[in-house]
Amino acid sequence: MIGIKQIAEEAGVSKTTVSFVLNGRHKHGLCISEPVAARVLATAKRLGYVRNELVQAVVKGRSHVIAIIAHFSEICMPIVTGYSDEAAAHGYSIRLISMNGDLEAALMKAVAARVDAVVALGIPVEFRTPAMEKFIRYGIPIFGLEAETHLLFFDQTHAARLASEHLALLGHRKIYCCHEDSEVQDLRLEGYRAAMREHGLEESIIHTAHLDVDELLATGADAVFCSADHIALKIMHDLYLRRMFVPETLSVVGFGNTAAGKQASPALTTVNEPYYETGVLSCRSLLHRLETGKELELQPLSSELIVRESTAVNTKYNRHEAGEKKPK
Amino acid sequence: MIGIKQIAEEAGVSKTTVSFVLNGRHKHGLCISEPVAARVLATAKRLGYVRNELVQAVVKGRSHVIAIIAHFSEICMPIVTGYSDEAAAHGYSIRLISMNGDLEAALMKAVAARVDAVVALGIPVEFRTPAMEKFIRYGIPIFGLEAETHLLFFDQTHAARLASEHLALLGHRKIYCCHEDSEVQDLRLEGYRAAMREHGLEESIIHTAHLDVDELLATGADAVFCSADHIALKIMHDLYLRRMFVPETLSVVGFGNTAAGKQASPALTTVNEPYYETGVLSCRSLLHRLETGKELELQPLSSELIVRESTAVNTKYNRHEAGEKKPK
DNA sequence: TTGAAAGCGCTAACAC
DNA sequence: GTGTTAGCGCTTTCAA
Repeated sequence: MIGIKQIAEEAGVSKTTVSFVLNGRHKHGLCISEPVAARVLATAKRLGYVRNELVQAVVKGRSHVIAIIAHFSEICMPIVTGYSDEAAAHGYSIRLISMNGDLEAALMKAVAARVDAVVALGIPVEFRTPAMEKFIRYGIPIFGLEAETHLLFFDQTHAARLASEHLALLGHRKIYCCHEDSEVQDLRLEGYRAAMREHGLEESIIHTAHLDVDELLATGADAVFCSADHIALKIMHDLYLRRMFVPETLSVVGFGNTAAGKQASPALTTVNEPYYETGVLSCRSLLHRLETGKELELQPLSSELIVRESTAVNTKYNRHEAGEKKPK
Repeated sequence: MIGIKQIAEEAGVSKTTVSFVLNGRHKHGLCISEPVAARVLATAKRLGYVRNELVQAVVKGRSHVIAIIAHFSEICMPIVTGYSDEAAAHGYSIRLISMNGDLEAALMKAVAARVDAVVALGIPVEFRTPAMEKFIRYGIPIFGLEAETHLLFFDQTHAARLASEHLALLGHRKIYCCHEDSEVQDLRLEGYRAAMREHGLEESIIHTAHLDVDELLATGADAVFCSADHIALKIMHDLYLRRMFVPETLSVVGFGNTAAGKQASPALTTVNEPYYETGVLSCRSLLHRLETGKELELQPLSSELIVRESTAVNTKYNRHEAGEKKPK
C-alpha cells in the first residue's frame, strides 16, 4: 500500500508538502508553488495513492463514521438505506452494529470504533436508559432513543386522516378502524378520529384482538380503515375464506404501502409510509447537528394516498342520504 | 477519552505492561505478575477505558471491518443482516458503502477505509470487470462478484424441484412452469424440469411475458409452479379479477417465501429462500478464508416446502389414471 | 514557499 | 517480569 512518504520521495519533496497538496491547502492558503503541487498530484495519481482514513481519523479525532445499532430486520432496511445514501453524500459512512440483546455491548463497540455518532433504531424502551448512563460520558452523541425516525419525520396522523377520509368521500358511513397496540398506531388512530369528526361520522374502533369478520359484517360496516397493511390483509383473507369479495362486501384501506399490499388480491388501497426518505431526513438532521451544532428545522414528510382495488364507491345509501360532503 | 497512558500512570507501570495485560498476554505467555495484572485491569475498568480500534487497525494493518458494496434495496437486507450477525460473532463489523452507479468510487472508499475485505452484492455484470482491474492491486480480497451468495450457498434447483414435486404428488398432471429471465430463475426452471421428468409428466413452460390466464386455463392446466412468489401472486390476482378461486381453479406454488405470499389470499404455498442464512454462511466462508487462507467447505442450504392454501389435491382425474406415483 | 520534528494512541522488538 | 524505544501513516506547529 503506497503512502505519503513514497510520494514525497518520488516527487523529491517532503511529507509535509505532499500532505498540504493532497489536502488542497495550495488552493486556499496558497503556500505551495504551482509546479510542485502539480508534480505531487501527478505522482500521487501515478502511484495509485489512496488516503488512509483510519490514520486521519486517529489524528483528527473524527472518523466520519456513524454507527447504526439495531436488531436488523426487514423493516429497518429502507431506513438504513436512507441513512447510508445521505451519509455518503456528506462523506460519511455507516457502520452496522447488530444488537442482539445487549445494548451496552453494542454501545461499547461504537466507542471502540470511535464513531462520530450513533443512532439506535427500534430499541425497546426497557433497554434505553440503563445502558445510556455509562455511555454518555464518552461524549458520543446518540440519536433515535427518544423517538423513532418514522415518528419524528413523518406525519402519521395526517396520513391516517387521508386514508380514512378517502373512505368517507366514497360515501361510506359506517367506517371502522381496526388497530393494534403501538405507539405509532395510536397516532394513526388519532388521524382516523379526526377524519370521522370532520365528516360527521361516528367512530367505530375495534382492536385486532377482538376482530371477527362475521360480527363486523353483522354490524353493517361499510368500510374499514386498518392502521397497518397487514391488518387489512388479514381481513381480506378472512373474507376470501368466506368467498366474499372486496370491495363489494367491504371497502378496505391499509396503512404503510407494503409490498404485500401491492401484490394482494385485490390490490390494497393504502397510504405510503416513506421509510427511506425518513432515513434520509433523519441522517441529514443528525449530520447537521454534528457539524454545525445547530438543530436543522425540517417539516415532517406527508403521505400520499394510493388508491388501488380494495375500495369503491358506496352504493348502499342514496345520494341525498349519503352526504353533506359528497363523494368526489 | 481515556487511554493506555493514563492507566499506566494511575497503576504506576509502563504503557507496555498495560498493553500486554489488556491483550491477555499475561495468560498466554505469562510474562506479567498476577498482582500487577489485576491492578492494571482494575484501574482500566475504573477509568472506563475502551480500546481505540482505529489505532489498533493502523498499527496491525487489520481493521476487522468488512465492507458491503451494494445498491441497498429491500431484498438485500436479510443478507446484510446475516453478514452483520456472523461478522459480529467473529469480532468483525460491517461497513455499508452505497453504490449508486460508480463501482470504482465505491471500491476506492473501501480502500480508503482499509477494510479487510469487500463483498459486492448484486452488482450488474457490466460494472464488474472494468473497475476491478485497478482494485486488485490494493490487495483487498473481494467477494461476491463471480456469483451471488444465494446462488452459492443455496440449492435453488433442489428447492424448485421440491415445489414442483409437491404439485405432482397432489395428483396434478398438467403442471405449468411460469418464469422470467434471470440467472436464478434458470436454475429453478431446471428443478421444475427434473421434477417433471421424475414423475413422467410433460413440461409446459411459459414466460411471464407471454402469460395470459385465460389461455392458460384453456389449455387445461391443473397447476402452475412459479419461479418467484410475485409471479404466483400475479396469477392469483388475475384469477381474482375473474372471480375465480384458488386452489379450486388452479393450484399455485411460488418460490421465495416472501411476506407478500404469506399474507396473500389465499396464502401462498411456496418454498423458502433463506437469505439470512445465506448471508451468514457467506460471511463465515469469507472470514474463514481471510483468517486461515483456506477455503471452508460447506454444503449449500436446502429448502423446505411451505404448504399453505394455494394448493390442493387434484380431483379431476380418478386415482387410477392419476398415478404411477400416488398422492401422499 | 518548504521542511524538520513532534505527536495521535497503540504495538512489539529488544533490552534490563 | 517490566520498561525503553522505535515505529504505524498522517497532520500540524514552528522554524528556515
